[in-house]
Amino acid sequence: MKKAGRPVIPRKTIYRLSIYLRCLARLRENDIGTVSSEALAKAAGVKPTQLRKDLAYFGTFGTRGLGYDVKELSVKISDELGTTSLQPVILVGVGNLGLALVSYRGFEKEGFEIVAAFDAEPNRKRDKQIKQPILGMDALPGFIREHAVKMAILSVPAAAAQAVANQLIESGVTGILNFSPIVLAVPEDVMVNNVNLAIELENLSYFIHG
Amino acid sequence: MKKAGRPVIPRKTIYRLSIYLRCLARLRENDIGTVSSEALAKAAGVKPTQLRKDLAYFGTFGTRGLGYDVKELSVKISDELGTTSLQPVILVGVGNLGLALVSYRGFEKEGFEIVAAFDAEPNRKRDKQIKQPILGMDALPGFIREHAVKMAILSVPAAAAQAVANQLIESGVTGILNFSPIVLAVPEDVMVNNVNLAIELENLSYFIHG
DNA sequence: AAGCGTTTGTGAAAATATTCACAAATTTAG
DNA sequence: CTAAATTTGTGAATATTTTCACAAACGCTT
Repeated sequence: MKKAGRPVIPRKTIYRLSIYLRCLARLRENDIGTVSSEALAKAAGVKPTQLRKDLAYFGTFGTRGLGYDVKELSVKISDELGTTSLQPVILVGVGNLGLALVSYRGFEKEGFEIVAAFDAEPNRKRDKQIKQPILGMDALPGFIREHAVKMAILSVPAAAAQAVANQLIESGVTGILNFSPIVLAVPEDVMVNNVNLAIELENLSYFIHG
Repeated sequence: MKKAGRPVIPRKTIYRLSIYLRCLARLRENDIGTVSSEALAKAAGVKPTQLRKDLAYFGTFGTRGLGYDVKELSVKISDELGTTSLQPVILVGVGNLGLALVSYRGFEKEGFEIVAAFDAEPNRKRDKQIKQPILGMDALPGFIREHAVKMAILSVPAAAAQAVANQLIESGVTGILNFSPIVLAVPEDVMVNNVNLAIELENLSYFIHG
C-alpha cells in the first residue's frame, strides 16, 4: 500500500479504473475513436465528475470540447494499473471452484496467466482436464521462488486457508486473491482481496427484501 | 440502492455484518459464550469502534464490562440480514464458472439453495454431474414466476449478459449476482452485485507493485 | 455494598469520498 | 475569423465513513 513519490490513488478509484478500461475496450471493438466523460461514465455506471476526478489522480488526458481519445486513454490507464506486462499467478486449492478458476478465460484475456496449480491431493481424480500442472504442496515454496511469483489465488477450504496463506507469504507472495470464507491475518506489506460468494448473496438478499 | 425502510444501514455495514456473523459462527463452534468488541473486531479484521458503530445501526446488544453474548448476537445479526429463511436462487449460464458455482457448497451452508440452472445449450455435454436440472432459456420466465424466485446468479458470456438480465428482471428477479465482466443497466429497484475476478486480480497487481 | 477494572454505546472530530459549479480550452458552424 | 456549443479539469462544498474520546453501565472481588 505504499506508493512512494507518486500521488496515492484511492483503492476505490483503482477499482473504477479497471472498469473504465473494460468499457474502453468495448468502444475500441466498435471502432469508436473518442468518448466524452459523460458517455464513458454512463457505460461504467458512475457520474461523469467522478470519472474525471478519478483520471485527475494521475494525469490529464482529455481534449476540452471533444472528450478522450479511446486508444490513448486505454493505454494511460493500463500503464497506471501496471497491466501491460503478463503476470504469473499460481492457484492453490484445486477443488470445485479452483478447477473452474484455473480454466477461466477471463484472466488471460486481461494479462494474467495461471502458471501452475497446487493441491494437497494433486493426483486426485478430477472432472476436468486442465493445461496447467497440478503439483503437491511440497513443491509450492520452490516454485514460487524459482518463478518469482508474486500473486496467488487461494481456493482451499476454510480450515486450511491461514496455514496455506502463511506458506505463500513466507515464500514471497505479496498479493492473495482469497476465496476462502475466512479473514486472513497477514503482514502489512501483503495485500489480500477477498471474494466471498456467500456474502455477496447475503448482501443481495438484504437489499432486495429490506 | 434506495431503501425506504426506517433504519437505513450503509451497504458497507451490511457487508461487515456478514463477516461478523461468520466469525461468531466460528466462536460458537469453539463453545465460546461471550466475546468483546475488541476480540470480535480483530477476528473480522476491523477496528473495535467500527464494529460497535455497525451494531448500533440496529440495536444495542452488549453488556458493558462483559461484551456480547455470542449466540444472541448471531441471532440478532441473522435477523437483521434476513438470512433466517432459505432463499431459492437460480443460476443462468452453465459454463465453466457456472458449473462450479452450482456445485459450490458455500451457498447452501449459508441459507441459499440453487434450485435450477439455465443455459442456452442445456443439453451440451458437461464435465460434471449436478443435482439441479439444467433447463433451456425458454423455461426461464415460467420458472421464475412459478417459484417466486427473487435472486439470480448470472454467469453468461459478456455479449449475452444484458439481454439475459433484462429477461430475469422482466420475470420478477430483483437481485442479480453478476459474474459477467460488464456493467448491467437495470431499473432502480433492482440490485446488482458484481463479482469480477479479473478486476480483483488487476487490483491486487496494482497494490503489490506500486 | 462499595470500589475497581472492563467494555459498551455514542456524540464529536477527523478523514475520505462524492458531487457541484464554473472557468478555461477546444471544436465546429457559419 | 468569430461566436456558439461542447466538454474538460478542478477548487469548493457536501456527504459519507471512520476514528476518537469518554461517560455510563456492568461484573467481580473483597
